[in-house]
Amino acid sequence: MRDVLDRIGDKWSLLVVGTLRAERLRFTELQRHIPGISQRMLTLTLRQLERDGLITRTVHAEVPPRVEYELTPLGGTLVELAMALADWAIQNHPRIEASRDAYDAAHAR
Amino acid sequence: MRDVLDRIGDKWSLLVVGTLRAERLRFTELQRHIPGISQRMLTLTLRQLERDGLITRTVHAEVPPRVEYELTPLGGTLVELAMALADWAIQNHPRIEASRDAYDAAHAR
DNA sequence: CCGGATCCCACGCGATACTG
DNA sequence: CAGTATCGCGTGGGATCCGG
Repeated sequence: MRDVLDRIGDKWSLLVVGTLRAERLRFTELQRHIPGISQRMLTLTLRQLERDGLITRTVHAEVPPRVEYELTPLGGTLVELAMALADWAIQNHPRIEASRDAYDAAHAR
Repeated sequence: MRDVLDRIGDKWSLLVVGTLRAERLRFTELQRHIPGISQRMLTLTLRQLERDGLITRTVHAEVPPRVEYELTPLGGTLVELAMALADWAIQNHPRIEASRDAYDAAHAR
């Protein structure tokens, strides 16, 4: 459980698998789809996900080189869960915001 | 989404709400149920969860003081999602482990 | 185009000590 | 019992430069 949380709980992993949900993408395309991610973090995140068997990395022997990433079936199942989480987040975000405001108002001193 | 991930992705929050899933508990009881958590982190985590409206904190005016924490309905819905995630983790952990071993073996140099 | 290697700092978190 | 206060470090991650 900790293992899985460490994977999906970090700053970028979910964003990456979410982006790969629909389409197979190249490194630079991923970078464009995920604003704010640095080259370094994209590389590291992709390596982790590949190591865990959630995505595959295919290098095409061409010049210039082309590397494509796509979800594995295992990664696909995780994405579905993530989407459920996203739904929950969207549905309940207003409630959470309201609760925070109330809390902050009550504890303002 | 980031908001929610920050909440459940941190080191202790899920452990705390998971522990509160079945029963209302006091501070010290929580501490006993979650090995390794420090007083400080338990306090901070509880404050965050309370602020977000996922748990409630009730102080009983007694000596010695008694403070009890329990899940709100909102917190309950989150726990259900978390349990789905836990199921996924348990089911797929062997696969992930295997993938890691294979990856490490292939990249050992 | 797709990264690897370094440098560096903010901050998450643990350890410890103190209090109403 | 249920916290708060303070210190110190480990490390996640951004910026930057280099290389096949």
